[in-house]
Amino acid sequence: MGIADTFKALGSPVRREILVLLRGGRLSAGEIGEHFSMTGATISHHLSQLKKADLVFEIKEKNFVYYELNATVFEEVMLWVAQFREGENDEGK
Amino acid sequence: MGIADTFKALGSPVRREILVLLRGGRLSAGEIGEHFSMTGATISHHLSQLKKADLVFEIKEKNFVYYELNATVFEEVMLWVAQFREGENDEGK
DNA sequence: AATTTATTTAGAAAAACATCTAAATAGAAG
DNA sequence: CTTCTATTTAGATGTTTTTCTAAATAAATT
Repeated sequence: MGIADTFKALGSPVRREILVLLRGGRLSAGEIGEHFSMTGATISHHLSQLKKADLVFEIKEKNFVYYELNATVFEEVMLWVAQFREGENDEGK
Repeated sequence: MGIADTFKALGSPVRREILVLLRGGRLSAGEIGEHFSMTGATISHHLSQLKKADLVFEIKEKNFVYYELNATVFEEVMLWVAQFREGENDEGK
């Protein structure tokens, strides 16, 4: 949790690509892994960081674990970034 | 350059704090360093990563080097993040 | 020209991270 | 209740990152 974990999670190209995959809807850990040439263990590790950052949540179903985007945290990131846009100042923070 | 460098740069709490400091206007490397308990060499290294990511630019003046926010790249980050917001889909990308 | 002030570069050490293999867990199916 | 499938956890290893100290550069001042 916290913007620090969020930005740390977003710092990895692999994790950003996982998020892009999830734009198309929920995927199981295995399905996500198919898109990368890494072991399932490594993917699992990346997923746990995305989860810790609240960028995704998981739903356990049968013996699968499905991952889904958590849209709400992206709003937080947007707000953080917005403070640096041209014409922004202290007001409204 | 590129979104990868940008997110990598934003992944560090120190570098994010530097950006926040620069919201108040340009600062020299030394002035930035005063806000942290790190050597000037370390700060210089962080500044060079922010520069590489185009999040800041530098202006050399006298024997000082001033750093300033580069607002344009934050727009790029906003766009990247926006694709994950609720109600976003492929259209418009 | 020598010295001081501001910053960067180089190189080294320590900490954090990514990735792997192997073992553990958990549920499904035989 | 054993075996198979999906995923995670643990521990090891290599790579990247952070940070430091010391040396280098560069402009300003004496």
